[in-house]
This record gives sequence, C-alpha cells and structure tokens, in this order.
Amino acid sequence: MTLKIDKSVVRSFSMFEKMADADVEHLLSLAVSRRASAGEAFFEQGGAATHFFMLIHGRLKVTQVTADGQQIIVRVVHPGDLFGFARALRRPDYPGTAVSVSESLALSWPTELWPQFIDRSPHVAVSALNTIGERLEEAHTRIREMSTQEVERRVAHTVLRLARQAGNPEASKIRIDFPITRQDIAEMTGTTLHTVSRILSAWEGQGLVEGGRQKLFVCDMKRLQSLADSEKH
Amino acid sequence: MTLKIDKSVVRSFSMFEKMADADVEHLLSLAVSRRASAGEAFFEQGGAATHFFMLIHGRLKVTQVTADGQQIIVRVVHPGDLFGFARALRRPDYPGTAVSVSESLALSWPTELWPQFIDRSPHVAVSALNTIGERLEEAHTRIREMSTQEVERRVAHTVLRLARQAGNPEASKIRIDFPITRQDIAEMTGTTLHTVSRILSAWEGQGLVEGGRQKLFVCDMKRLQSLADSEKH
DNA sequence: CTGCTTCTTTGTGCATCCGCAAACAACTTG
DNA sequence: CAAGTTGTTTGCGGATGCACAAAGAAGCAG
Repeated sequence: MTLKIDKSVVRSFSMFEKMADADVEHLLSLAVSRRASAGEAFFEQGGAATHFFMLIHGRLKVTQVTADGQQIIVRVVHPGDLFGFARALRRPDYPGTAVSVSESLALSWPTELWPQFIDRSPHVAVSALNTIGERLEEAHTRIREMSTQEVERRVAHTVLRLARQAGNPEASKIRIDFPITRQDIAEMTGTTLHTVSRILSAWEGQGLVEGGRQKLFVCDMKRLQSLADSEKH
Repeated sequence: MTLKIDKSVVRSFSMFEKMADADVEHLLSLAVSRRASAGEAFFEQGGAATHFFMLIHGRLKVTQVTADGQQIIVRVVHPGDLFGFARALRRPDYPGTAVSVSESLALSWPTELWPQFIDRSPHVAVSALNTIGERLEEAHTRIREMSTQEVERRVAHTVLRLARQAGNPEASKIRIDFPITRQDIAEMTGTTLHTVSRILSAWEGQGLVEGGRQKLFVCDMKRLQSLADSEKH
C-alpha cells in the first residue's frame, strides 16, 4: 500500500495549489492509499473516526440512515475533496457512510495527524474552513429548496448540480460521469424513486434529458435551468 | 458605546471558558457593544460583512429570503453564540438577516480582527470549527427530517429543541423564553402557518402544550418526545 | 374606550405527492 | 442461455398539506 500516485495529479487539487513542493511531498509521504471498488465503503456510519481522506480518483456518496431505516444521500464526493474529517470537528465517530459508486482511490491519514497537517500549511486550515463553510451553505440551500419548492424544481436543481460537478460533454449532451440510480436522486431531493422516475420520463419526452439504467444525459441545460429558476406555475 | 459588560457573564460562555483572564480582557477591549430592540436587525442578507458578533443577552433569529420572496428561519441564536462570521469562511457578504426577537445585546468586532482573534487563543479557532460543525450537523438533521418525516413529527422536534435551548421551567410547564409565532415555527419546519396552527391546537386538546399569542408552553415533554421518536403511524 | 394592526383559529376544496402493486428491462452469474 | 438480481416504468387510490377565505382574539396608540 505504498504510494505511487503521480504528484502532478494531486497538485491540480485546489487544496494543494499554493503549497510548496516540499510540503506536498511531506504530506504525501505520510499518506496511505486506499482503493475501493463500487459498493465498498471507506468508512461506516457510527464507526470510530480513525482516518481522514482525500479522494484522488472515482466517486463516492456519503449517506446517513435514520433510526427507522430510511436512507438519505448527504453529498457526493468528487476527486480533490476531503472527506471523513469528522474528528477535526471533535466528533469521535463518522456521522455517515462513504460508499464508492465507481472504482475509487483515496489517500488516508490517521486523525492524529490533523494538527500536523494544519501546521505544515495554514492553507490547509483555510481550505478546510472553506470546505466546511461551503457544505454548510449547500445544506442551507437544500433546506430552503425542500421548504419552499415543489419536487420537480428540486430534481431539476439536483440534476443541474450533478451535471456541473460531474458532467462530461459528449456529442451535444452532457453525461453524468458515474452510475446513478433514480433512487439516488430521490434520496438527494427528499422524494421517492417513483416520483423521480415519473419526472425524468416526462423530461425525456420533452427532450430535456436522456436516461438509461444508472445513466443520465442532460440534453438541454438551458431549459432545465429555466425550469429550476421559474417562479411557481 | 463603550463596554460596560460584566466580565463574569461573558466568562460563563463556552467560548471563553478556557481562556486566560488577560486574553479575555484583551478581546473585550476590542469589542463594541451593540443593542437591538425587538424587530431591529444586526445585519441584513446580502450586506457587506464588516463585523462578526457574539450574543450576550436576548434572542435572535437568522432568516433567509429566497428569490421568489419566501422566507425561512435558518436558526435561532442564543446568548453565548457567535454569529455573522461569514467572512471567516471567506464570504464577502452576510448570507442571512439577523433580527432581534427580544431586546438584545451583542458584542461586535470588525472582521479584520478575526485572524488576531484566532492568534490570541487557539481555543477560539477550535471553538469556531466546533460551532460550525455543529451547525452543519444540525442542518443535516433538518434535511433528514424534512426528507423522511411527516410534518407533525418535525414540528414536535422543533418544539422540543426550542424547549431545550430556550426553555424556562415554570410551574410544571416549560416556557419558551422568547416571543415566537406559529409563522416562525412554520418557517423552521418547512410547512405553513396553517398546518402548524392546526397541529398545536390538536396538541393543546391533548394537554401536550399550551399556547397563546407569541407564547408557547410545553406541558408534557415525555409524550411530545414519544411523538417525535415514534415510528410512523 | 375605540379603532387599528398583528397574530391566531378554523373551515372547505383541491392539487400534489406518496404508497402499493405489478410488469418490464437490463445486467450478472453460473 | 437460463435464472436471479437489480433497476425502471406505470397506474391508481388515498392521504397530506396547501391556498383561499373569513372571522375572532389580543395587544397598542391615541
């Protein structure tokens, strides 16, 4: 499990952008790489938070399960993102489960190293604060949407966000670049699989999107955007 | 507007708990106190984030208004809480509006002082990270509730949270210690004033709560709790 | 006290969204 | 290729919560 990651890949991630070469190398030398194929988890909800991670390649979803067994998707993790640093916020355990949805590779560090991580470069601290600030804002946006908007607009927002974060242009369409189910989208928008299926079918009829099993293409960002923005009715 | 706050009051707030006397005094000497009577705002959504604050006395609600004019309550601020430190997360403007709901007093510092604030005591940085981590968690809880639970349980949770955070025992009842309207509760739970009114009326019939104009007493925490916890149906 | 404003209660119809159920399609495994 | 697994579609009935409306109650100013 020694490190054989190309440094230039890591360099492109915003967190390391402004760091000195020596510092990057030092941090990388402390990291252990971990691989997970689709369906495997990096950590489980409630487990002791022994490590924090950075995703190098692939895609994860972070989920939470409620007391009565319902699941929601908290967020999707993209390459370059830090994840599982619950402990930095003084939590002893992971608040969610991080499951790989496509072949993934991550770096991991023991949580004890977090302070050292910060010492090595203040940028990391700033970066962490920014990251978590963004997440908070994202969460508030989601709350606002769920409070005030009807399902169709929420789904539109979610799909647009996915297209922006994980979209791959491909012959006039944008391909969502990892396997995603209607169930997943339902768990991200707070509705049911059935409703999502209905909405996507309707959109497909209007040429807005194209779908398949665990696949999704966005054909018309513009009209989807106007759906997401439009005043009600 | 010079400072005449009793240091012992401030000392009781968790943020200052572990700080040296000299440091507390230094920070307080840089602060400017600001007062707001009910309805006045400390800052407005979208305004330039020139200051950050700590609430000493009173109660605030932080609200956001959506593009189409709908309002939601993001959170309630209690004495001892930091608020308005958007800038620390590198935002140039306030993401919400902080309105006083009862006569309030807060300390304020110019945002430029934030780094100095952190230097003076690492506890502040830790405290800030914790605070924001808690808020994130709270937001996720709210998202989870809104995704999976029906309205009555969400209202139950909200009322219980209010009772814990701002409850005042009073003759076998617990009084929510600041003026709160059904509209406010609706905006906290993502429903309408009407539905909240109906639910509270029903509860009042069962002796769970007692209400009045901008008043709310919780009579039976236990049964309310079981309502909030119970499996559906 | 009187009128005004703000907050609350209550009722009725109606659109939305969910739950259940069943069939179908795609991919996987042996 | 047959059987099993997993994901998707669709229909229908019904509950939930919303919009609209109107009136009552409580506080406030003059």
